[in-house]
Amino acid sequence: MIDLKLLQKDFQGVSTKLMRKGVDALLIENLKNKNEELKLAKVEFETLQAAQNAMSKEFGIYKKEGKDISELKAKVDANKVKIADAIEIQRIKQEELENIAMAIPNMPDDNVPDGADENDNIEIKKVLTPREFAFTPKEHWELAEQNGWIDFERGVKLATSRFSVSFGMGARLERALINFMLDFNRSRGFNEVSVPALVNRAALEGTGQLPKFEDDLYKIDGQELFLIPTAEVPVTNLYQDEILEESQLPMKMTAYTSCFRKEAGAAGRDTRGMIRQHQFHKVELVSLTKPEESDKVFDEMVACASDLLSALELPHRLVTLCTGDLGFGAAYTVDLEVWLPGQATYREISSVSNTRDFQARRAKIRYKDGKKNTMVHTLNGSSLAVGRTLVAIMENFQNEDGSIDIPEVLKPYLGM
RNA sequence: GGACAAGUGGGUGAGCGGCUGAAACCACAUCCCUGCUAAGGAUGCGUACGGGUAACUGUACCGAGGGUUCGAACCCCUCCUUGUCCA
Repeated sequence: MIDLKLLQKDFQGVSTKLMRKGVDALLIENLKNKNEELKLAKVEFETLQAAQNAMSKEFGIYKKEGKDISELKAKVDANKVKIADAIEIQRIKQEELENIAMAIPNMPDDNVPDGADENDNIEIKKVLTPREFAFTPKEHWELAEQNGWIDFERGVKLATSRFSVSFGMGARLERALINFMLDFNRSRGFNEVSVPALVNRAALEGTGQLPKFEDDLYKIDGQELFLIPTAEVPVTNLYQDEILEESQLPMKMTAYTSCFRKEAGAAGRDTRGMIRQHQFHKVELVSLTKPEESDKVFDEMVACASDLLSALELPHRLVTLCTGDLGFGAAYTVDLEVWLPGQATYREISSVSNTRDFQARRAKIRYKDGKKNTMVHTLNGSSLAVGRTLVAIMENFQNEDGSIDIPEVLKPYLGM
């Protein structure tokens, strides 16, 4: 959630930033007004309540001294009616404010480039040069089927479209990748955690998936539980509503989970292969930091993901997302895109974001900054999406006869 | 699945429906005392939101949500969690 105090203090500055992300100026104006109205409603209620409390106290004294209480009781009863009204007004204002505030995205950092969509993202650098093929490289689904690694039809049979099944070396490679990534992240100081794949509404509100993006989540019928779309949700919310000690920061964590997404807005995109699946494996990085440390930790996370790709000998590039492509909660995002020779293009394989205190404010994650409590900064990034990594390995390590070599670093994980 | 019990501040743990935002102890912080290895004393020590330059002050919070009452940590209801016993 955006900082309402900051909005009051620097309305111009905040709205300028939000408008860069396409938020309607009227909505921001509305939010400011609602916030002021809520404050007035609160003062009204608190004044009445203070009078009520004072009278109640008197009541006790009257009774003890045996005085007549009928007059006082009449006053108190009359005040009670007013309080009930004031509470109702306050409740409505609060609800209206939240409805607006929770749906407003984070402010982009000043150095985020303006732009409409991914075409306006700016490349930072390329890492490793794509190899030259003496033949026409195949796309991954062809290779996957030819080698018997992935079965797309049976996934559909078991569930529905956008599900697949891995067999043999395909399945083993997935497992090897997961272990390799977790070990690699641990060597970079990320503590491994294992978390639930189902979370409640509060967790999803904390990280910003709710209330706005419910359509993209799988919900358990009859319960307020959702399948996680990314480990970012459970891991970030681990410390929801807590006040951390300064010595605990920065807290760097890594987790492997399955992720589940309805891909509601992606009809027709990437329908072939395993680029866009309803269920996929991902190893995630999440950090909680002091505000002044978050940029440094951000760089560490980007480096961690990039070095992982380099260790797997996968050519990739880093791009800065423009305002139009930036996610709901992110203030700054760097995507890592891996080279896919079959499509002759770079495709997203990891995304590292700094949400500043946007999620922390929603999830109430604070730390003791000397005497006072300060919101932490939360950061998240895919270590790498496992399925897409497998795709990248297939396409980059393919031979003319369709066989696929194994990256050196994975061999120990496969008993080779 | 059934029966019972409990959920209070960083921890342990009191708490008659009003004088309890909450005793006491521990931990912690600052100060004082002491020169000898560890102890004594003083004070302070929750969170959120609001008002005030500030000292300070208002409201809410004793698992969560409702209810009774002028007034609830304390009474009633529902739920959640934990523990013990039974199956």
